[in-house]
Amino acid sequence: MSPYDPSTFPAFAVTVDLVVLTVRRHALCALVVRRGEPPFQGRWALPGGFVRADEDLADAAARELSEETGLCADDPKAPAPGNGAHLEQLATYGAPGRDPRMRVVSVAHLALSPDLPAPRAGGDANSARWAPVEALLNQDGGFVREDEQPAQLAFDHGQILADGVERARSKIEYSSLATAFCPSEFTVGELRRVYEAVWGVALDPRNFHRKVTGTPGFLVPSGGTTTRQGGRPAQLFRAGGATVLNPPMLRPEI
Amino acid sequence: MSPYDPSTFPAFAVTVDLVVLTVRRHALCALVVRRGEPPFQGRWALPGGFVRADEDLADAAARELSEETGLCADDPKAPAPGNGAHLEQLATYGAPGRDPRMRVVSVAHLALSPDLPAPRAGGDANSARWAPVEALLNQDGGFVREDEQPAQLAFDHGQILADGVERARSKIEYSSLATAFCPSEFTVGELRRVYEAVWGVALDPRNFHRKVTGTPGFLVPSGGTTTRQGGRPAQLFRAGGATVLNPPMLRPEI
DNA sequence: ATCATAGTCGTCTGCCTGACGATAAACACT
DNA sequence: AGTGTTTATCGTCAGGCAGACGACTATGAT
Repeated sequence: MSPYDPSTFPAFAVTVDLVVLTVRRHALCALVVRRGEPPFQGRWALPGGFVRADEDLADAAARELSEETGLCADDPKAPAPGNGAHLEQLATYGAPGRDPRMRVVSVAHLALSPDLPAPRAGGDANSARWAPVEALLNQDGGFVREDEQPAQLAFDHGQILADGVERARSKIEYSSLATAFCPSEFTVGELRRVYEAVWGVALDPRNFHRKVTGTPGFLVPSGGTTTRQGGRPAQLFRAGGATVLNPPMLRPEI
Repeated sequence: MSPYDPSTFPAFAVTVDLVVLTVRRHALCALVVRRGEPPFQGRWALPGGFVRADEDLADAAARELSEETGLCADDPKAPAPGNGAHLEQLATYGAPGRDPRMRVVSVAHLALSPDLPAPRAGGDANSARWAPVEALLNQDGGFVREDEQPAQLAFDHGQILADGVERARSKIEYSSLATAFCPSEFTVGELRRVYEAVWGVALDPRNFHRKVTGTPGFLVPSGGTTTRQGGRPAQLFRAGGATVLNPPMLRPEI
């Protein structure tokens, strides 16, 4: 390494960008904010911001998440998910031209949250909304049948979103992370609809029920209370202490 | 985002650090270099260096890998491993105090290579060597029975190494990445010894043979030639086109 | 009362894995 | 040449798990 002299290394701006995912109305949705300034003014982008001078990367991501959504990030070291959203580092993007203004390295983070929070614009964003990831990712020539098509995301945020979605899709296979999309108490059917929305497939309710209730530590009955979402009342569960699923939940082919 | 003004955001140094792993003499080993300057002068550290002003992160990692080992990194977009080493982004470390000189954000990368290359000190390192990861990671009060104990790694490189090793251990479960530790032609037994060294377990040769030869696209017979490593001659294989193993190779419990 | 909806318990079959036995083909001895 | 050692490779068998699907239960809607 070179001797210490600030003029011997190039200066970078470091930001955190957030892929905040939730499941609403049977669809996997991402939080996007409208840019109020150039470049990409008026375009949708992932929420994010600069890392402060004496701030850790995870702290910056948790702060941005709180500013944009009001969500409180879980302690990453906690074994079981608490009341806050799951937050983990995703990947880092630093191509020289990714921000036309200057050299910016962005440490992207992935956040998973239950549906509850209404998107509220905070701090440095004009407006915020949940958009189905399918509409956000199918921007390469495909048509969009939403009333308001979200257009292509600013910067390289389309790639970052794609990587975050793929991370979520693969991680719910072998971890109990899908419970991060559910409220603190939920039914097996609600958990199944999370898997179906994230993977975009239909799962057999009977086999799914056998799998999740048979995996030790995945679900614990919450008092045995019931609720309704349509038919027969269902048992309520909380997320158990297990974090890894072994054997994993198998994603159907194709 | 704030309006563009370089004085409105803190300046960071951005580096790449490399976790270069190989398998030698039945042990998983990592490349470490001795630091020639403070801080941590004389201590072992992971190879790495500053990202240049107009250089992509992956390019910087490939450049550092080439400078330190002479290895050529594979194109990450290539489906099958070529002659070079496998290189992928691992994680980013940016705690405020991790480098006492200044605010440094390090984008760690993971490289896997066959045993062949002799470590050669390049560029900005006094000396380099392969060290068993077990000795490097068991520095928390544990004793080391090597002739020359590698002492604790500089900076937070112990954590980075641990994360890289864990990534490699889990990724060979569900991908064909273990072939990156082998030369272009190898036997089933050599591949099995890779798994055994990375996981630190013993595997049944018969079940392993059935598994790897039965997974489509994992291995392709290379002319059917044979070689010897001890007993009966073994068939030679190359890595097939498959990148994901489905169903995965199961790591034995405990 | 009947239907629709959703939840929950079983059954059966096929595939995969772990735990072996057995054979084959080299080398190192004597 | 014969014996032992080492490694590779083929088979067999039982247990576990997943996919496909039938059956029954408990609620609300008509």
